[in-house]
Amino acid sequence: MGKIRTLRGFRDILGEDIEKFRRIENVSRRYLELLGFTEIATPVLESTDLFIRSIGDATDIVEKEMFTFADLGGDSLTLRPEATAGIVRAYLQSGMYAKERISKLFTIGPMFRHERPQKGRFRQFHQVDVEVFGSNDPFVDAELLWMITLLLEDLGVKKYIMEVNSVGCKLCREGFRAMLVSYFETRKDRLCEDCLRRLDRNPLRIFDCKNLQCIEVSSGSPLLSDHLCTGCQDHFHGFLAYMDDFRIPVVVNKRLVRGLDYYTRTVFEITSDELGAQKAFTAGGRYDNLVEEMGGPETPAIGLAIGMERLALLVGNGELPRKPVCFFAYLGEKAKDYLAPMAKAFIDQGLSIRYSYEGKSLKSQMRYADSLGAGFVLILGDEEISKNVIIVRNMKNKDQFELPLDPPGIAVELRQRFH
RNA sequence: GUGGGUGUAGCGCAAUGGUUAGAGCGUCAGGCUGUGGACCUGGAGGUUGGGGGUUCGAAACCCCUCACCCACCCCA
Repeated sequence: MGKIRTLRGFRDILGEDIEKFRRIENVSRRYLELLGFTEIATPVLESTDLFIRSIGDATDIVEKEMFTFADLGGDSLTLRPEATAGIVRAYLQSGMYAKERISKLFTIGPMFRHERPQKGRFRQFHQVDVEVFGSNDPFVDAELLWMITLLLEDLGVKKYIMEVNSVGCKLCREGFRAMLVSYFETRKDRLCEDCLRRLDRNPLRIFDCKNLQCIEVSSGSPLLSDHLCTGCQDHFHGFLAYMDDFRIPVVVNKRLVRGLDYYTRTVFEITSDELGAQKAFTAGGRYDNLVEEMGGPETPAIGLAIGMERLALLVGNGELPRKPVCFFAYLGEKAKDYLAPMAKAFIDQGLSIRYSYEGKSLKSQMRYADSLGAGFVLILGDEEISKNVIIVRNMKNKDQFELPLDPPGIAVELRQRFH
């Protein structure tokens, strides 16, 4: 086909989809603002270094999934594959860390990853991204998940599972990593190709493998949760206790790991069986070292991202009550001279008005009015003009009556009928 | 990057290798001059994704290519 289409993995969002997006956005904003979060919008395009440093140079995202290119000056630029890096940069760049103890931020917008598209996965996708800087208290972790439950409840999403785990801090993870490597080293022959690669890259990710044999091998492996340092253990138990205070059921999945390097301690994933293979529609976790690693002061933080495309798959179409629409049907050039005055008068009154541009037959205009769901049709032809009146037809009960041909007066009259 | 599936009208679909590729929905027009939905009639709308091959004859069979979907991978 010679027609120009959207790029692979990119799509137009329209109709029901955009309504759902707007609902997700509105509901998110409502709860975020109630809980003291403020909005931040960071650029979609950033220096490539930012993502390499924050996400980790050995991750798949950085290795092969970024939209990266050189700008005219030769600098390497990248379309953001996730939001946290940019927000951390902004947090530091604006000196926010020196202005307030706790920063609660959110952003809503597009992210880009050069992946093969499939159900719930696109090259441009949208996230509601939430970050809290400045506290390592596990209550924050619980508060974030609680907020998600509020939001999901409001959107009518009921079937989902919250899985949580702790991946420990830098210290306990290093020790555990060595233990894990030695465990798998002796069982190398039974791991799939991908897991062999993971073994020296990021052995924790072997837990994510869907290969049956790998699952079998890793089912006997030591678990990080059994080897957390005391601090991390306390933190995780504190988190679980607060979740209990909120009366939110969670599933502790000791094999839950994340693909980004910066996560520490609490990690979580919210999944639904109705989504296909990409079943996580919200995920995140703590990143207590990232701010410091990015050149800022020691600042514990936690964040999460809601995948809007995926959540939209779970949100029913909320039917918006259709506003009554007035339709102006005119017959002939003389009547069309009233189009501008009528339009102005109705918009002045805050009333929605529609009309055809070409005029055409009355039947045609009536059909059009009906297809738009018009509550009233105003009919104006030579006869009415000579009598200085306009016909108002109520489309529901087919009543018709006349009003004086005075656009502002007509608009006021109809406005009263709507209230 | 790797596999599998699917590409026919705006949309969702039909058509044993055999006339001029069809119907539905939508759209436009008409149904005694200016009145909507239902109903009736008619019109417009196709390079059968694209290219090549086999054949007397291809939407169909073969090859290549592109796109979309699903899965691997990865992740929201």
